Amino acid sequence: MTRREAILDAATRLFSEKGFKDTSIAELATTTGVAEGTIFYHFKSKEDLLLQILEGIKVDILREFDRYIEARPAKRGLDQVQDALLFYLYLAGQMDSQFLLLQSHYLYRLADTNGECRTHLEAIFNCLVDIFEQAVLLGRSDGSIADVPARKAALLLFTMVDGLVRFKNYGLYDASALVAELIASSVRMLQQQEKEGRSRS
Amino acid sequence: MTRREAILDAATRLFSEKGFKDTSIAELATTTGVAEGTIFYHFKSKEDLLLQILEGIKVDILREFDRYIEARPAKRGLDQVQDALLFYLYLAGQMDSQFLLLQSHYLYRLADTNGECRTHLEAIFNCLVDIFEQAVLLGRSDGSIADVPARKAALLLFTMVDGLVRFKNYGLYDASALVAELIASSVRMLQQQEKEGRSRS
DNA sequence: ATTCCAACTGAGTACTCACTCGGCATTTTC
DNA sequence: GAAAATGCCGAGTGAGTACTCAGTTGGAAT
Repeated sequence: MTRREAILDAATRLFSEKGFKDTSIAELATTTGVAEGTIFYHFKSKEDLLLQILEGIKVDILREFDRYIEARPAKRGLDQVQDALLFYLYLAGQMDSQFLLLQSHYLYRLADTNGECRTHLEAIFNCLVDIFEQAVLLGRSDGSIADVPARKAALLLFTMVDGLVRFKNYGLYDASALVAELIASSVRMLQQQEKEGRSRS
Repeated sequence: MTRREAILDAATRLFSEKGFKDTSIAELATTTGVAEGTIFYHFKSKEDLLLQILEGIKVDILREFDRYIEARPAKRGLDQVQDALLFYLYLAGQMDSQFLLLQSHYLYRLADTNGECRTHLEAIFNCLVDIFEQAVLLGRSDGSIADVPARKAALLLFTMVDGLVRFKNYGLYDASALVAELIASSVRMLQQQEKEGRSRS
C-alpha cells in the first residue's frame, strides 16, 4: 500500500468516526505514521483530501454495484428487490467507514458550494436508488410487483436500508434483528395483491 | 424573549445549519447580538449550550406528542398510523432546525461519553417510535393491521419519515412529492390482507 | 561519480478558537 | 441610599489549527 493510500485509508476511518472537523492533520499524521508535511505533499488541503476520499467511495460503490448487476441471476422483480436490499446491507457492512462518512452532514453542506462534491454525492445516491428502481420496474413488468411508482418506491426502500445502517452506527437498535422484517415489509409493500371483483371501466 | 432564550434560539439555528464545530462562539455572539462573555455567563461551555438545546428539544417534542396523543380521535389503528406519519412530518416542518440538529452525527458521538446526552436522545427516539408502535398495536387488536411485530414495524415506519426529512434537508429529492406514496406504502405494508384458504390448525 | 528528482520531513507561521476575568450598569434588598 | 446581586461586556490568553518551506533522503539516469 502506498503512503497516499495509507493516508486515504486512515483519514476515511478517522473522518467517519470522529468527524471531519474533529480530526486534526496532526492526529491523522501520527495515525498513519507519516509527517504532517507528507499529507500536504499528496493533498493540497484537508478539504481536497476529503474530496479525494469521496471520489474513491464513489468509484468503489459504482464498481461494486456494477459487479452486482452483472452477476445477478434472472429472478422475478420482487425477488430482485429482496436481493438488492440484502446486497445493500452487505455492502454497507463491508464498507462501513465509507457508508458512515456518506451520512455526515458536512459533506452535504460542502455540496452546496462545491460542485465536485455535489456531483459525487448525486452519483452515489442515484446508483444506490437505481438498483431498487430497476428491480421494481422489472417486477412491474413481470407481474410480481403492483403498479406502484417505481422511483418513489425505490426511494422509500432506500430510506429503510439507510435507516437500518444508521441504527447500526448509532447503536440505537440492533439492526440485524430488523433485517428479516425489513424484507417482509418491503414485500408486503410492493407485491401484487390478488383481489377479485376489481373490474371497472 | 430573554437573552438566554435568544442565544439558545440562534445557536439551534446555527448548529443545525452549519454544524456544531463550524459555529464559533464569536459568530453566535454577533448573530444573537450579545457579547461573547454573555454566552459563557448563561452556559458554562459550548458543549453545555448544546446539551441545554438538546434538553429543550426533548421537552418540546415530548410535549407536542403528548398533546397529539391526547387529542387524537378514535380511529382504526391503520388510520392512526397514517395520522402519526403526517403529524411527524408536520412537526418536523414546524421544528425544522431542531429535527435537523437531531440528525447530526456529533450528538451521537457525544452520547457515547455523555450520559445526559444519551438519555435525551433515547427519550426523543423512543417517543418518536412509540407513537407508531401504539398505532400498530391498536391496529392489530382492531383487525385493521396484520400480525406484524409492532416495534419493528414502528422502527421501519420511523426510518421512512426520518428519511423523508433527510431528503428535504439535503435537497436530494422533493420530499413533499413522496408523502402520498409513503402513506400508501405504509398502508400496504401493514394492512390486513383478506386471503381465503388459510386455515391451519 | 554526479546529477537529478520525487518523496518526505518537522519546525515554524499566522491564525482561530473556546474560554476567562476584571470591570461596568442596572436592579434588588435591607 | 448603601450594599449586594445580577446581568452583561469585550479585550486578553493560551492552546490548538491548517498549512508552508527550506532542507534531507534515496534511488534512478546519465
